[in-house]
Formats: sequence, C-alpha cells, structure tokens
Amino acid sequence: MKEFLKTKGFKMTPQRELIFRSFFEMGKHVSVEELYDKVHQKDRSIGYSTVWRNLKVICKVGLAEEVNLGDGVTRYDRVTREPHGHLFCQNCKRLIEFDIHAVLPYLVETGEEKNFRADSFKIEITGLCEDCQAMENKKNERLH
Amino acid sequence: MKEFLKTKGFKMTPQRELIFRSFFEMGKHVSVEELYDKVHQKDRSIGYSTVWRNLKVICKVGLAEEVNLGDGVTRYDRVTREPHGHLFCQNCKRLIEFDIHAVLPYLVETGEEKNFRADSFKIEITGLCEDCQAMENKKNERLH
DNA sequence: TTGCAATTGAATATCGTTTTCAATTGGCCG
DNA sequence: CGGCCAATTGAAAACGATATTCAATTGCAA
Repeated sequence: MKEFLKTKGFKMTPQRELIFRSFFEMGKHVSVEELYDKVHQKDRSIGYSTVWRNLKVICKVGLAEEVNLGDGVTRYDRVTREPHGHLFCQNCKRLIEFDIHAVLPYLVETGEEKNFRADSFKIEITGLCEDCQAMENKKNERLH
Repeated sequence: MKEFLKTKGFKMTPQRELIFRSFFEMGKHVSVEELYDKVHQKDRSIGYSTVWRNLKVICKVGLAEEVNLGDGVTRYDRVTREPHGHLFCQNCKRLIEFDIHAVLPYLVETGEEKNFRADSFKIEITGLCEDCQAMENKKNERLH
C-alpha cells in the first residue's frame, strides 16, 4: 500500500494507514461521518478533516468513488471490478447493490449515438426495501 | 392550475403563479438559483426562499422531481410521461436526456428479485459531451 | 366581510463540505 | 545519521446550498 501510494505522489502516515484500513473494513457506501466515528474510536486524536481528506485521497488513487443519492450526504463506495447499481431504501437508507452488466452495452451505445464520451455510469433505484415494506404493512394493519 | 393546487391543499398566489409559469417555461433541470434569477427579473420583490419553497411545492404536487448529480446543486426536473436518463457533461454541466424504456423492464425485474419496491429510477451517465470533446482535442493539438 | 390557515420576504440557522493556518512529520538526499 | 522540504495533520473557520423562523400579509371558505 505504501509503495502504491508513493507512485501516486502520496506519503504514508499512521493516520492514513488507520483511515484506509478502516474504510476497507467497513466495505461499501461509507459517509465521512460514519468513517470518522469508526476511526475516532480507535484513535481519538484523528480529526474530522483528516478523515475527509483521506476519503478524497482514496478516490484520487482510484480505490473508491463518490456516490450521491440526493439525501445530502456523499458516500464513498469502494471501487470493485464489477459495475453495479444501487437500490436505495428511502426509509432506512439501506443501499443494496445489483449487477448492471446486462444494461451497460445499451447505455454505452446510447451515449455514442449522441456523440457523448461516457466515463461512468450510475443507476439508482429508489423505493422501499423488503423490511420497510413489512413495517409499512404492519402500520397499515394497526390502522384498521 | 388553481383548481389542481386546491385539490392538493395549496393556495394560488401571484408569486406562485409567476414561479410555476417560469419553471415550466424554462423546461428541464433547473436549479433554485437559475429559477430565482429568472423570476427575480420579472418581479424583483420575490424572495429566494419563496422560489425555493415553490420548487418544493412543484415536487410535492408531482409536477417535478429533484435530480442530484453530485456537483452539490439540486436541480428540478419536470416530470414527463416518458422516463428518461441523463447524460451529464462534467465540463460544461450540460444535461442531455435519453430514453430508458429499453432498460426499465430489466430494472423492475431486478428490484423484484430482491423484494424491493421500486418507486423511481435514475440513470446518470457522466462524461464529456460532443462540444467539450472537440475543445479537449483542440487543446491537445496546441500542446503538440 | 370576517377568520384563519397558508404564504411570503428577510433574516438567520443548519449542515455537510472545503479551506486556512500553524505545527508536525515522512522520506529523500547528502 | 541529520537536515531539508513538501506532504500531512488537527483545529478552527469559511463556504454554499438547503432549510427554518418570524412577523406581516393574503387567499379563500364560510
């Protein structure tokens, strides 16, 4: 990791080490605040802006990318080899991934038709996840 | 329009009339600031928060929806009968629409597979539009 | 016309993101 | 090893868009 960062023009520090490690432990769709909470538990001297900056660094070196769902919070999603879309539950904010291989060719073609050079694709489906639908049903039962 | 609003529990006012009218004249992908500029030209007494609130009202009554592209600005997109995706040029911020009918069945099915109740779909392709690609090419030529 | 809830404009609060600044530190070079 | 310089850090503050507050006004149903 240290060598990898060097090739990108970044140094390794204890804080960066901890922040990177924590981010990759947490998996996907992490917000600055969530990561800060986790990191701060382990080392109470690490500041919020350091966590924020390092999430940007993780993106700059290509290990993650920003995800925006319109709820005002930027999340950072670990870049995987597999392109995927998101099912975003409006109620519990859960983010579920799904495969978008099947539609990518169509999207690329669509861009080309309009002479648009596509760099990245995002597909977000908003709605209610299974659990929240169940909750909603219960609530409705009680009303009757 | 007045009657329609009434059924939704809203009143009509001169300000609202002007804001609604301006929004629908402007077409698509309007930010609060853009709409405020336009409205303020016509009636300098209308405040920013009134414009903001009325964009929310337009969404609440189902005539528009918020679009978020990760550049920190919420845009309001007139709801059309035709579902569409967006080509978003990172350079000039232009937003080009494209038809997503072909992929909707796949997306619905994907949600259902995971017992997810889909309410809305967003497909955003980020990259460079035709014009900005041309500019980029020119810039590269000059460098050689 | 009257009453009341909805609406408005200005100001301010909020909140996530981003920058500033002085102090510290990693890592290259001699 | 020791010194140097750019990168990094933490705290605080700046920023910018969104959202709320409040007193005054206004739509509209009765």
